[in-house]
Amino acid sequence: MIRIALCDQIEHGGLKAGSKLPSERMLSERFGTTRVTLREALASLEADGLVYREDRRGWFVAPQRLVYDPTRNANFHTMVTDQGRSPATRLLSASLVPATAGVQRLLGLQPLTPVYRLQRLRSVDNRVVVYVENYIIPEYFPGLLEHNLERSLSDVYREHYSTAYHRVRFQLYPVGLHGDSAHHLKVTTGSSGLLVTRVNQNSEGLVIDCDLEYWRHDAIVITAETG
Amino acid sequence: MIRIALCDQIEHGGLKAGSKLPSERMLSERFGTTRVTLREALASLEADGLVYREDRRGWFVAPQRLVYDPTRNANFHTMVTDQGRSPATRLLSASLVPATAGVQRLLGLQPLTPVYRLQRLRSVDNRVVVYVENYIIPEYFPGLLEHNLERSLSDVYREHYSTAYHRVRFQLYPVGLHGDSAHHLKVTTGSSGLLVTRVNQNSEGLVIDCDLEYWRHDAIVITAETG
DNA sequence: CAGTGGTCTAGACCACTGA
DNA sequence: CAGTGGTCTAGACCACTGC
Repeated sequence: MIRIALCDQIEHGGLKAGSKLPSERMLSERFGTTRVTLREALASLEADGLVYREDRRGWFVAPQRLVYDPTRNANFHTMVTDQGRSPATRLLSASLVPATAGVQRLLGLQPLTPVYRLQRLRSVDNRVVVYVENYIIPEYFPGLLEHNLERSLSDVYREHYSTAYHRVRFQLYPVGLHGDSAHHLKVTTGSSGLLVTRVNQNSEGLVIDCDLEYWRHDAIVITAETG
Repeated sequence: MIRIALCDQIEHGGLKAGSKLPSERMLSERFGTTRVTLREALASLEADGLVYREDRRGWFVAPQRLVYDPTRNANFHTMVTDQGRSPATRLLSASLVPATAGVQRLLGLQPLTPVYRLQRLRSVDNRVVVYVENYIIPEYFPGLLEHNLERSLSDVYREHYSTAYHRVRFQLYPVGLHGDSAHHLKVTTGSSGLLVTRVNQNSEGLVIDCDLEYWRHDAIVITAETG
């Protein structure tokens, strides 16, 4: 397997996290193999989270995973900063739309109830790691769209609505990334990711919002604790 | 993309969960493409969890995911049965060995402390879904290896030691499967899986065991709830 | 515009599975 | 033992990236 040699080069070859590998044609020549074979080896390392790809831009050495506890009253910016790294949030869209069937079910709403929908993109050290769709019940957050939404939502909730997450239910599983999520994460359509769905309640046990988080599969390690 | 056509055939083509697809050569001919291309399409569907592979045995339509809550005082057999499916556990090995560095750290032990080590393989409806390594502190479970270990450990703990899991810490992330885990799960080395690590405490808050669970990436959806 | 990655063709050999 | 999947060769074209 070419895998081994390539792996060795990456781990001990002085390549640093985030640095770009030589082109596929160059690598395949250097390893005395073809592009197809080389790409299979890279795909295997990609599954391990040792290297990653940006669609049509090439291969890079993967940085360390972020530690993420979805049960903590998560604040993305705090979480990332606490781990000595640099967070960023970009708002892609924000609007009031009728809830889709799936969102309805998650939030426990009647059909076609309007909800705020945010599409956001979050980065760590300038690498996009997650594409998030938030669905928020407007009743609890009138005028939400007026505020700066490129921060952590929990900050907005606290400052403007004196509301905090209290109880969290989440679910996650590996998925193939397609469409919006693949596009925004700059990955090839069909590559693997992790879908984390969270449903959040306020201190009175009422569901106030939910979010669908499409993570790069190599960007996080999930932790949680209970008893 | 061939992906689409193939996907459609699987979803609406009357293929049932668990049924085997025709051979790659047959499919590639039927779709008017080559094996390499067809395999790429299948790999993409595999990432979505729509089809799966058994190493050197062919492609199959994937069954539904199992719902798994690692924070519940998990009993594999109960969990699977409750979801109307059929569980099985196979014991691969059971012995007393010195703790490795990683296990030491998880269990909070001194170097080279002996621990029970179990290797087990668990199936749902006759499909192997997870390869588990259990590491157990012998002090709390003298003579453990004498008992039937092809059940849920929590049953053994309860019946023979009046002990139950109380508090659980877990962590999970996508990994590439290699070596033992790939072999036992019958997947090609390098294919993607989900590594779930649990550290369990008894009612006094003492760590009593931990386990490394290598799941098929398409076999589960993880859930948890807290506040 | 040069070079890149994404996708695809048309073959081949080998080790293993299952009858 | 026939057929299969795993792996590999040696090319090709296209759309996009980044200069």
